[in-house]
Formats: sequence, structure tokens, C-alpha cells
Amino acid sequence: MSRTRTLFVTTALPYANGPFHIGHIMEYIQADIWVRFQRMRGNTVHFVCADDAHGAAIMIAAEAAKKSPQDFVAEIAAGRAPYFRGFHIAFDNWHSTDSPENVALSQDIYMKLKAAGFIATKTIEQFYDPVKGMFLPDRYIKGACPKCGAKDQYGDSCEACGAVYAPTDLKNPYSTLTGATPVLRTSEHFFFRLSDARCIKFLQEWTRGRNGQGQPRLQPEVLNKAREWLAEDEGAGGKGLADWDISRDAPYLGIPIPGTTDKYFYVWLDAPVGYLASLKNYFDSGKAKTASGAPQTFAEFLADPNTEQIHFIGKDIIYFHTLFWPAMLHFAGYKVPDNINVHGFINVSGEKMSKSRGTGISPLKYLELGMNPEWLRYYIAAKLNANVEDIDLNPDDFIARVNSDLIGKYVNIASRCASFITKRYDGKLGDHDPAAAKLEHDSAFAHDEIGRLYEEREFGKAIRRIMELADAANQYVDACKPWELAKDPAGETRLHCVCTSALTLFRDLTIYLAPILPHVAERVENFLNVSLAHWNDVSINLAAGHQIANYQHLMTRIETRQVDALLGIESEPSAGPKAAVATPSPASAAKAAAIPAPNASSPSPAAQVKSDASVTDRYISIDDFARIDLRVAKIVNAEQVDGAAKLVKLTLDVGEIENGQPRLRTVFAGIKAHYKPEDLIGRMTPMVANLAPRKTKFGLSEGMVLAASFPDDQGGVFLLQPDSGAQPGMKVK
RNA sequence: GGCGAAUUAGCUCAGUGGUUAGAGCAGCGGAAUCAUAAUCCGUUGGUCCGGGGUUCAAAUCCCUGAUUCGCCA
Repeated sequence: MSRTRTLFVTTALPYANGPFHIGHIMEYIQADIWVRFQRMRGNTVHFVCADDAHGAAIMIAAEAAKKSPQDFVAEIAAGRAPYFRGFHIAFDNWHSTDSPENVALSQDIYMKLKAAGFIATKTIEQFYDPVKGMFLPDRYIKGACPKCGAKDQYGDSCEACGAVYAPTDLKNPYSTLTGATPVLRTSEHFFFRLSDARCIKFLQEWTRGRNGQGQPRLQPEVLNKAREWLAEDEGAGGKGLADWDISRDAPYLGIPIPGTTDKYFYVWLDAPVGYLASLKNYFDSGKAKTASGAPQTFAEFLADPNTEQIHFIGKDIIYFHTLFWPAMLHFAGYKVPDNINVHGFINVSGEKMSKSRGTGISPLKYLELGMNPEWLRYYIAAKLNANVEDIDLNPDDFIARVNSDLIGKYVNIASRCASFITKRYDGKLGDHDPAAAKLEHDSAFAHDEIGRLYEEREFGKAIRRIMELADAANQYVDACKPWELAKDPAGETRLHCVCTSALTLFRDLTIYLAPILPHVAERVENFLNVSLAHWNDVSINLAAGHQIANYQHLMTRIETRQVDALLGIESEPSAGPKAAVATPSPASAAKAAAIPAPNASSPSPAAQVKSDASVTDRYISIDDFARIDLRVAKIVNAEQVDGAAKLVKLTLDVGEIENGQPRLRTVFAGIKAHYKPEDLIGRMTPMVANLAPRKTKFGLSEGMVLAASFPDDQGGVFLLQPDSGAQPGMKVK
């Protein structure tokens, strides 16, 4: 086994002016999967990120919200945790660029660049808002297009005719902050001399370089882009890199530039330094440990030549991470990144977002609807590869892929074998089936190939390979027909072997899926009573006599209605006979939206007051609620269902009459563990009377009764009950 | 405007000069009933965006057009 690695991994710093969108979550999931995989390989990983808390946009947004920037950012930051918990994203540390560490590091880097002759000054002319008393970022200047005269165009290009120009070309320009006519005003700016020959030379080498593992530092598409910027190709006009303006005049929310009284670092200078600030904060807290468990300082860690520095980012911020960032670090004498791993954007239903509509899928709403985070982790992993490609979250595909792969193929293997072991062999495994030896060997042997795919961030290919193994395992079970062996006393021994081998294959699959499905993997550890923490655990033999726990279902299927609810699609009114007219699948008719990848700290987007989208996502209308036909039901009978683990069969009187007779309904409720049937008879409870009937193994279920519980039913399940006096059939409203 | 990327089955995608273009899912037909309906076997389905060219041979290389998406000025 190769020696273990020490990794410092980051995701792009999110700009602290709004909650996370699906693009952020995608990036975090991608990086989290990769980090978990590295840890399973025995590598030491420090996985950190931070809020990007500076810049004009936050300053202006905070002012609009009548808050201090610190309070404004603190509120955003306080809302981060539910996303991480909810989606199993395990950062070691989360910090802020508005922190002492970041001030010290940014100023140190600047001073070193200055000492090395990389800082120049130049007087430039910019628009200034005389009312507000500040220089205006381009984003806050509008005016009429100089070409076609269209009004209210931004200072870079015209949305009406497509003309491109400078803000100073606008006719009748005005400040979007105050409406005032901006005036041109000069000031001295500081520049990082990217055009310096030393810089060009360094970047040409760095971009083409390889990391400590001998792999290219940049993906091919990213390298091409960088080479274009570096004007390495013939015919590029030899324009090369322009110096980078790194200062902003007061008032500005940022870090003061040493030696000045009224100038601050441009937010994009101190934003990536936030990676180091968060790491330093983590080391200073004493929580960071070496592989051997010894404490280590931030300085020691960065000075160690074996430390690998890896950044996950979206394609929109390649420029900053392949030019400025490595050059800044290098010429300030800091360690440079080993890899910049770039991903594309995530679209929803193949369509890009319309800015006015807000975001398409709210991660928070996903969680609030009780949807399983590992569904999304799996689907995103299945779509991700190592290329800079946009991926598409297609609702129908999401449902099909997750249900088919995870429930149909993967979970099913455990589900179909476990009961034999529990019921017939007292929960103890048997010998392995000699006929499965090749299958078990192939499965364990695949760990190299699958590991390589994870390492290369080819998660989609890894999943494809894993599912081939799942298919093989199901075929094996099918060929051995344990249900027939079970009928014949002579098949007893072989039945034991077959289930043992199948569960071994399931164990392997769980290890392979563990970076993607950490919560399921934990539950399988309990179920199989083994550790699955290491990639090489696939080679450990599950011995005869090994005790396993009772199987509990590991994952349920996604239901279309959940995805519809997530997308804000209203379901068909179910009152009355359903029209036999073909309607497009609700999911495929999803409101299209695309979300850009997390933009580490783009200072350009205006400080949109963007709470609207999340607010409208959070509520339903009274009409939505009225669609649910809630009625009081009397439980006239309740009985055990043979063969059902959780279900109780209820017979309900909802006050309905059919052909002069009371029409009673049958509902299967998953409350067996919490109520004795005989205690239920005679009780009143609300039920959803217009829930679409659903076939179960035990008969048709015509509605559902309402009960309260936490997710996973921890702490019990409690049937609701109306106050005394309520009669069957009364509407709940 | 210049440069670049993408376009393959109903859906999501593999496939960078070599049999008759593949997979998963969906669909269809069977089988099975261990599994919280989950499985297995078989099978339908393609103008590889359009057009032209190079080649014994093109989804693949070249030219050109369309659409989409980027980067740059």
C-alpha cells in the first residue's frame, strides 16, 4: 500500500449575502464524497471552508437591511448549519473572511508581494456617486445603451441589442443606489503586477504542472482556458495578462491595506486567503491532528512538502484560482495549490435559471419535506464526472435512478437475504458458498478500479461499476433461489451459505457506496455488526458464526409527489372522477431553473434582496391546503396483519354511505410497534380521505391516518385525536 | 465580432478511425414470489443535429450551417 497522504481540501467560499442554493450543495457533496473516500483510504484530510464576508455587495445589502455588516453576515452564517447536518456534509471547520486570521494573512501576503516588487500604483478614473459619497462598482451603474438607446442597461452590455461598452459610454448614467448622476473622479489604485515576466513564467509552469501524485494539476479544459489567458498560443495577439486592481477606496467593507488610511483590499484578494484563515483557525483550535494523532501547528502543516492543497470550485471562478491565487501565494512565499478541481453548473430540467424567478430547487425545502439527503447525494454523484460539464437534475430521472439503483438493486440484496439468517440461523452467518467464490473475489477485487474512479472524481463511472456488482449479486440470489432451498430440508446448509455470500457482496457494495451514503453505511455497520470504515475492509472475510442484527429497512423509495412538492408543482385535484386525459408528467413539466455553481465571492452580482424566493417557497396557499380532504374517522376495527412488520389494518368509518349502507374504508397504518390493535378500536382520528388508493401486499389502502413522530420514529409515534364530540365524516379545516 | 465546448434511443449518458453504435432507466413480453413491489430472463426502439468532404472504412477527422452554452474584445 502506498504511503498515506495529507490533504487540505476546500470548497469555494460562498458569498455571505444569501442562503445556499442547490449549486452550493452540489459542490459540497462532491467535495465531501471525495474527502470521505480519502479518509477511507487512510489518508489524513483537513476539510475546511468559510463565509466570504467582505465586499461592496454585502456592505450595501446590510445597509438596505438596516443592519451592521457583521450582524448581516452573522445571520447568514447562523443559517448554514442545517444544510451541513441535513446533507451529511462534514466540514472540519467553517470560518469567515471577516476574521483576525484573515486580516493577518492577507496583510502578510500583501506585504511580501510588495517587498518582492509585485505591487504597483496607478491613478484611475471611475464613476463616483456624489450623494452616497463612494465609488460605484459597475454593477451599480445603469443608463441608456449608447447604441440603441434602450433604457436601464448595465454598464457592460446591452440586453436589448447586445452591444458591449464601458460604463462611461452609457448615456444618462445614474447610480442604482441613489439615482444620482455619477461623476468621474480619479483616485490612486494598487495593482498586483500579473504582467511581470516572473509571474507569467511561474504561471505557465504551474498551470502545466503535476501534483504530488503525478497527475495534472488542472483538468484539460481548464488548462486550455488558462493558456488562452496566458496568451501561450500563437496568434493570441500577445496581449498577456493585465495587472490586477486589488484596492478599493473607502467606504468599503474589507481589510485595510497596510500603509494607507482609506484603502482596502478588493474582496477577491482576501477571499481565497480565507481558505488559509479557516485552516489556521482550525489548527489554532488544536483539533487538527497528524496521521499519528500528534498535534501540529498551522505553520508546520503548510511547510510540510507532503501536504497537498486541493480546491474544489465552480467553472465561473477559474480565472481567480488559476491565475491570481497561485501567483499571490507563490510570490509571497506560501505553498501553492496542488489541484484546482473544477465542476460545472447544475441545471434543473435542462434549463437555466431565469434570474427573476429565483432558484428552482431549495435545499432547505428538500430537507423540510423530509426527503432523504442520500437520495440527492447519490443522484448528484451519479451525474458527476471529472470534466467541467454542467449536470442536469431531471426530476423523472432522479426518481427512476434512485429508486431503481438504491432500493431496487442495492438495498434489496440485504432485504431479501437477511430474514433467512435471522429466522433460521439465529442471526448467525454460515460458511461462504463455494459457488459464489468467483463473485466474491470479483467484488473485492473491484476495489482498486472503483477506488481509482473515486480518486479521479469520476463518481458517475464508479457508480456504474458498483451497480454492475449489485446486478451480479441479485442475479446470484436469483439463480440460487433461496426461497426454494428453504422449502427443502436438504437445502438447509446451502441456504445458509447463499445468504452469507450474498450479504458479503452487500457488505462490499456498502463500502463502495459509503463515501456517497455515509448514513446508510453507518446503519449497515450496525446491521452486519462490522466496521466498514476502511476501503480495504472488502478483503475481510465474514466468518461463520458471525452474529448480525435484525434487518431494518435502509431506505425508502422516492415518491413522485415529494418531488412535485419540492418543485412547487400542484398535484391534480383528486376530487371527482379523474379525467382520462393524458397529461404530461408533472415532474417533467417542472418549472425550469438552473443554478450557477457557488460563486466563491463574485463581487459583481448586485446585492439583490433575495429573500423573496425562499419566502414563497416556504409557504403553501390556502388552496393548496384545501386540496387535502381531512376528515374525522372512527376506527371500527383494527387487526394485526400477518407478515407485515409495521402495519396494522384499520377499518374506518368516515361517515360515507353507499347504496344505503355505511361504506367503511380499509387503511394500513405503520403503527404496529406503537399501538395494540385492540386499544385502537373505537377511537377517533383524522384521516386524509382523498389520498390516492394504494395497493399493498396485504390489500388496498384507501387513505391514511395522521400521527405525530420525529423522523425515524425516535421517541414514539402518536395518533392524533379530535376533541370529544367530533363525529365520523366531519371535515377538518 | 473572435475563440472554444456541446448536440448519440422516450430519459440520463458511454463510445476520439475498424464487425450490424452501446449501457442504465422507461416501454413491451415472459418467469419468479426470498424481499417494506424489490428481482430475473427476453425484447422493441437510433437520419449519432443538418449538409458537404477525406478514407478501404467516419458518431469519431476536415469544411460548412443550425441550436445551446461559455470565454474574450
